[in-house]
Amino acid sequence: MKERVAVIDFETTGITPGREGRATEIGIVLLEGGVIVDRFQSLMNAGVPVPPMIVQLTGISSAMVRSAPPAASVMREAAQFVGRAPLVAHNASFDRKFWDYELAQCGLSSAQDFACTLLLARRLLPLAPDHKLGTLTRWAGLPATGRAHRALADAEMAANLLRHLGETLQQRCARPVSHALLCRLQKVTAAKVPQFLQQL
DNA sequence: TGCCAGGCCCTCTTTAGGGCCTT
Repeated sequence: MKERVAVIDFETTGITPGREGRATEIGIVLLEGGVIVDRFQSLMNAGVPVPPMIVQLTGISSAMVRSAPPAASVMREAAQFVGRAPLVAHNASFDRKFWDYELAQCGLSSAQDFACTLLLARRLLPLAPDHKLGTLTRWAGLPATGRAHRALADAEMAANLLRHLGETLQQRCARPVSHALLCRLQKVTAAKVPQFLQQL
C-alpha cells in the first residue's frame, strides 16, 4: 500500500465517550508504503479520574493524566498530525467514537474513512485463534512494540498488522492494495470474501 | 423505575440471541 495512512489508538477511562469515558492517551503511527514514517503520542488531561481497573489495565494513573496537557490541545495537534490521511484502527468503531467525540470537544470534526484491522483480520485471517490485537501480533509473528494497552505501542502493533493484512490481500488478488479497497473489503460479509476477491 | 456500549458476526436465525472486541 503506497499511500499514506494514519493508524490510531486511544486509551480511555471507559467504553463510551462522554461523562463516563474520556480519552487519556492517543498514539498515531503514519505508515507510507508499509513503512512507519512518523509517530505521535501524548497523554491528555480531560479532567476526569482514571478508574482503578483502567489503571491496572493501562498503567495510566490519574496523577499521570493530571500532569498531561489539556485534551483539547492534544487533539488539535493530533488532527494536524493526521492531516487528510485516511485512518485505521483495531476495532475502529471504538476509536472512531473517541476520535469524533474528542475532536468535537475542541470544535473540530473529521470526515476521513476508517479502516478496521479487526474486521479485515476476521476476513483475511479466519484461522487465527482469536482476533485480539495481541493474539494476532503473536500469531502472525509480528514484532513486539512495547507495553500493550499503551497508545503508541498498540498503534504500532495495529500498523504492523495492517501491513501483514495488506501483504495477505496482495497475495490473494493481483491488484494494488489501497485504503479504499480495504474499506470495501471490510463491508463484505465474511462468507462472501472469496467471491469478492475473485471479482477484483 | 431501573437500567445503561455498540457494531459485527454466527447460528440451534431472520418476529433472536449470544459471543467477540475495544477501554
